Amino acid sequence: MASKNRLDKIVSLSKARGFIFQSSEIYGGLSAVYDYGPLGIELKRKLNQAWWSEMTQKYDNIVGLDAAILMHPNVWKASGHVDSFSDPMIDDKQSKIRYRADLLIEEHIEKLRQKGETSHADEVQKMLDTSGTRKSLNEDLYDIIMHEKIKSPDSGAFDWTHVRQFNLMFKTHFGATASGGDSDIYIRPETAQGIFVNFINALNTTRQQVPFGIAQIGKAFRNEVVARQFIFRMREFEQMEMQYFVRPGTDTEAYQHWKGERLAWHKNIGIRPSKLRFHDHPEDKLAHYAKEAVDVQYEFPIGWQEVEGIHNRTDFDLRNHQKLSGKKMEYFDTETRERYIPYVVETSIGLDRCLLMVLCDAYHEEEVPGDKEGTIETRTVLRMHPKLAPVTAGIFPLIKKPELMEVARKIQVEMAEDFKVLYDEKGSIGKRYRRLDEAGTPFCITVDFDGLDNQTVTIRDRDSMQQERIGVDKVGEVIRRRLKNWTPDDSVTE
RNA sequence: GCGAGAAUAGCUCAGCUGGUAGAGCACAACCUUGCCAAGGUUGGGGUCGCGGGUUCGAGUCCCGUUUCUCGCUCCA
Repeated sequence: MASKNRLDKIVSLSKARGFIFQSSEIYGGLSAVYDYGPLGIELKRKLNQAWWSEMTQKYDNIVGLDAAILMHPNVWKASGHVDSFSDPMIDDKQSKIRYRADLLIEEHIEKLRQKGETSHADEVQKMLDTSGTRKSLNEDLYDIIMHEKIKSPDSGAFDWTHVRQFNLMFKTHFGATASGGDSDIYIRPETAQGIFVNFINALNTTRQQVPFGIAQIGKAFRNEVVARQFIFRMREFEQMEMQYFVRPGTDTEAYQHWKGERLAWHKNIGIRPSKLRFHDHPEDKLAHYAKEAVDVQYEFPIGWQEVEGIHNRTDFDLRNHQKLSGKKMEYFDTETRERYIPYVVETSIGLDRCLLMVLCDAYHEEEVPGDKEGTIETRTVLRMHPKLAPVTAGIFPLIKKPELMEVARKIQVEMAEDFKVLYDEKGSIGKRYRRLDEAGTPFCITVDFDGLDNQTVTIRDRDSMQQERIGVDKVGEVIRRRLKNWTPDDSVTE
């Protein structure tokens, strides 16, 4: 199957079955914003839960937190987002390639220095340093590029658009008046800062000792210049982040440890190991806060892409918050009798991306024998881990007869206490099976006439399509066992 | 944001050189049906993305706009 085609099919299925819709669809949609439908939200919540219980239950030195989306403006100054998330950009009209305006000027200055034109270079440097003080930042940068006749590095052309600000942070404001100025508030572009500003609070209230972690799940917002590829890159998205605080000097060791733990988690939620890999960030491409960084990548239909980032953030964030707020971010280590600002190892995963990964990994089209002898038809099935499946079990009467319906209803009510189940009596039994295959439902319980006599039902397996006859009183037990023992079939290709 | 293409029923599409909207699948109800998308009958659903223009008349031609797809940056 062509890979492009494959993502299209997953997008279609997502819409057709009620996993994911485009936001505000009736008004023509909103770019790079999506809504989760009835099946999508079940899957999302189960993924969310799988991460949360891993972090806050499996590790007893990680505590949870839910910080507000709106934060004090200084948070984003300290974090570096005001500076590095807001870039003045300029386009070469000839080559259509976009550049950072300030970096173009810096390169120009460097060239002047190499040519020995030191005083000229100093002059331009001064203009650059004072840009924003004459007209606006954008206009001042533009004026320098015009005045110095800086040419495009790729085409050599001198054919620029104006300098425009690409601020990746959304803004809103406090108070009922829609004026700008000092009341401007950013909508958080990452959840991590909510953890850093609560570091001391968590330390003081939980009796945790370094090393310990704080986990949080929440929405973040980025006004992406380019936001495409379905829910892979969205303007409103959900992050699951854990910041692990350690003694400086033990940070690399912790970083290595979390790399292993996180990869194991991806395998644990049923992703085929052959589709997962690490991708180290080269040192010269690290984000402004990171000392070491690695991505957990998944092989999407669009290629290998990042699902989760693991970063050694050093004491960058806590140190900057201490500086700007004047509040101590130090920890007194009773063991080593040292006082220090802890280093931070961060694991940061996009929940929406993770959900897309699950859908992509689960999506299969299989050739199965058709209704009539010798015919072949295609079965679309989502082979996701049963514990993530939006609906755990379908409960069906074989045909629409009162005596079968009554028993099936009874089982449904009983099962609903522990699982998300779906009762369906409409259409042929085969159609009901296939429909739930597309929803990723791992089990179908069917009540038939044979079972009425001896209190049994059949349980059909999504992956093998095999049925087994079990006692009515054993249904819950069998489902629970199968939920636990499931492993992905890594030999299955698309 | 800039450049190129696209937009007709829930989905996939047809609709000729302008003449008042169609198929298959899906959906709902009923009948039939003893295990893998069966059959029959009936039904619901579209101001052709939106706004404007040309024309006696626009799904069809022109302009704008929105959304999507593809390239150019960044990231979870």
